Amino acid sequence: MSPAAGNKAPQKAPNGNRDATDRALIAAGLELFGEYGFNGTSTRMLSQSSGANVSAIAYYFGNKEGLYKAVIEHIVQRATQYIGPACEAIREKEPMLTKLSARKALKTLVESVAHLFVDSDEPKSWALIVMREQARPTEAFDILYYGMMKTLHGQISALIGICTGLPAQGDEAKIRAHTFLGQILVFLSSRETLIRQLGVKKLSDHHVSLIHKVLWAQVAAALKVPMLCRGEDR
Amino acid sequence: MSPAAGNKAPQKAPNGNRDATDRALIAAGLELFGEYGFNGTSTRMLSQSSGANVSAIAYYFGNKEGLYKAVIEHIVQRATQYIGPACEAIREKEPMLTKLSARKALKTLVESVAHLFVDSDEPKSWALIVMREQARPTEAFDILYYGMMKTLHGQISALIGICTGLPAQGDEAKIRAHTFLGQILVFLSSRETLIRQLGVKKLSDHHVSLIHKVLWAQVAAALKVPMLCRGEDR
DNA sequence: GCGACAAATTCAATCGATTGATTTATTTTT
DNA sequence: AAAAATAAATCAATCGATTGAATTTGTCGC
Repeated sequence: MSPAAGNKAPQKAPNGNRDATDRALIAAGLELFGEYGFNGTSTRMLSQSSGANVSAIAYYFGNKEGLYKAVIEHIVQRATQYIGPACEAIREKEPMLTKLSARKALKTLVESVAHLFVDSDEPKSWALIVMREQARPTEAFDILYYGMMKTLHGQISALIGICTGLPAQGDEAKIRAHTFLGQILVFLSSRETLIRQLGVKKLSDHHVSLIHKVLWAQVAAALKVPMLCRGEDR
Repeated sequence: MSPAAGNKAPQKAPNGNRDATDRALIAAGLELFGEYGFNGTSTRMLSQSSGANVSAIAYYFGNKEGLYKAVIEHIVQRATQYIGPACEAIREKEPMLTKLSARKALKTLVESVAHLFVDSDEPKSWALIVMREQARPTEAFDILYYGMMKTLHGQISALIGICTGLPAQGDEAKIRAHTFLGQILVFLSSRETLIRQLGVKKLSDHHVSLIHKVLWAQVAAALKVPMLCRGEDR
């Protein structure tokens, strides 16, 4: 029986090659799905790039879509490595945050998200995958949403709430959090446009540090905007 | 000879159905490419959805990619209908803009872009297409970039320059313009996340008007941020 | 510690279905 | 009748998935 049949976890894994093969497939999937999209990536490409046989896809992940989901889970796991620490630090001391400390926590969070999406080259392969899921959510979107988006979005809303006096569960705090994320995400999702505008081939260190400065300066300025809603929402 | 052989524009359009067929194909392409992506859309789907025969794709557009480019051109044309007027108004009086009038012009521009990407449902089908081109630019990206992005981005940079004293052609003004666009675009590119956070199925009129308020309030606040760069760039 | 057996894994070969594109024939318009 | 446009049929190529055999690996009686 293939390990993909039972939900997870091989019973006794007599063969040590197990990890090596499915890791190679996930690595290939990350590369190829990111480069060519789901439909643009054939099982044969995945097989060749990973060195594994085509049937290994069905064997380990059920089918191509199963591998795709595994790749998404891997993305969530990697992203968590970047922003997880900042999120947990906030969750721990959230009840006793003051305006000032909340501001500081938000800065840390914004910087770690920016570090992931602006500095690092790693998520460049994620972009197409994540954007596709945003545009046409499949079952895999749940993995992305519950695995990272929801927590991140919620934390930012909470901090905005503390800093501005807005109800953290209200529409305005959520919308503001969305614009904060937008300012950062655009450097991943629309990087090609920025590159062309700047007339360079790649973002230099100088650009990256300037982006960080601009980001925090503008987020900080946005925090000073007084509440706009007329208190109708929760 | 097929009309797609010569680069464009039918010589004398002897058949009245000419326009109807290729328009139907573009409409179908807009729908299907937006829904399933380029690779996910087959020529047979396009044929069935448009009512045209499969061979009409080759006849009018050379091949599937030709139709895809025509769809992108259509997107640019539609977007220009939204934001073109605001852009031209600015270009006309750019030399004599004061800080105050530039601020007002920027507000108009931001609102027309937001009107397109937040209020309207039309660009929802564009999202996947545009995002894909951003992630992996093909030749078609040039159409998007030179047809709308470049002008829009440049105009915003120019207005930021006037409002803040930054050089409009400098890196910081361009980066700031990018974050402004990011705050708006995120409502298209990551709408699914926002929808889930708000706990609704669709953005209500109340949400839309609140988003507009938040957007302008934050952009206005960002304009007050003094220049950050140490004047090294152009 | 050995050899046999079973489970886990890999492999090449092949399935029917679908892909984009082309060809040939027919209809419509001028 | 000539040109333009549509329709139907068909092309080789490739798709995801499956097959059953071959190979590797761990387990267990002895």
